[in-house]
Amino acid sequence: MNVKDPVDWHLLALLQEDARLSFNELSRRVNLSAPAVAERVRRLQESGVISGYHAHIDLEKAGRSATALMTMHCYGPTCLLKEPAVRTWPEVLQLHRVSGDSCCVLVVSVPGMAELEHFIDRLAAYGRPSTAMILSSPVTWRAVEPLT
Amino acid sequence: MNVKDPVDWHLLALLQEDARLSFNELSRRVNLSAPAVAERVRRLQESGVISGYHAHIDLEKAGRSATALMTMHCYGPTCLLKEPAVRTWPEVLQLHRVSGDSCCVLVVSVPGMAELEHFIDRLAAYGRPSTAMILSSPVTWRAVEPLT
DNA sequence: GGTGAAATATGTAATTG
DNA sequence: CAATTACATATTTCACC
Repeated sequence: MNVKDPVDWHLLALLQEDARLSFNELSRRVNLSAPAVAERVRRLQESGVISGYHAHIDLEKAGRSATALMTMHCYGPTCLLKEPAVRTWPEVLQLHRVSGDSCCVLVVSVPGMAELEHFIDRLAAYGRPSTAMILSSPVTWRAVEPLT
Repeated sequence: MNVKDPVDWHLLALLQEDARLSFNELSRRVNLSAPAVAERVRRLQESGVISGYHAHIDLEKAGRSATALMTMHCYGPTCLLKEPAVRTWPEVLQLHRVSGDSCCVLVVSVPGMAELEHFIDRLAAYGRPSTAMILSSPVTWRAVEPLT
């Protein structure tokens, strides 16, 4: 399998919690030598279990005061999912294609309501957007762990 | 402000892209000395602009084959947002309180449909859950950058 | 913000259980 | 064959300009 044993899961937990831990520090916490840890982490990266290491930014403090969940009901021929440029739009923090009534859901973050209004206009070219403001996020992110 | 100048934004871009870059490497890329970079990054952390550094995990490869967007319509007195334990449920990767018709939206990740069914039953104690499967995610995460 | 020296951390190769 | 030890290189962290 991709994640071999409990030590791998322990390393994944530690790196999800703090991606900047040194191999030395990791080695102390899992009771292995640094080279052994480096080798395990290298394998977890190669196999794609670890897809990357990212600093997370506080949206408010970075000047993004309005964040919204936007659900698209697309008109087939102009579907937003057929627009490759979406991936490059800096306002789009997430884009998920979903089953059911709607086409896809976006997490969009902008400085304020004026910019959100402009963004809604931009989406309207692809279909009918429906916006729900995110008021607060009790969980913005959670570490993936083995489920009992 | 929290982010002082273009060099801070450059550092944020680099650390969002790869949180494990050394101060030395960062210093080379922004043309500053390593101690100057370490000091700037320390300030960005202290002020809360950088909220953390996290390894991202591929859900499929970690044994989570079913991920869903669940929208809750809660019955007031038993609202899910009043349940502090939600934050500890390992299936809940995100939880957002939203404006509009519904109460909150969860991103939930489980090994398969059987576990999703059980999770829906768990949520039903708080209100009426509505589930949309995530079929694919063209954007799972995006770096925050200054908007023009 | 830069420099330089001491303390840590990393990468690699040879070696062991 | 994955983990350890040993050692050369690179990075971090001070004190000070």
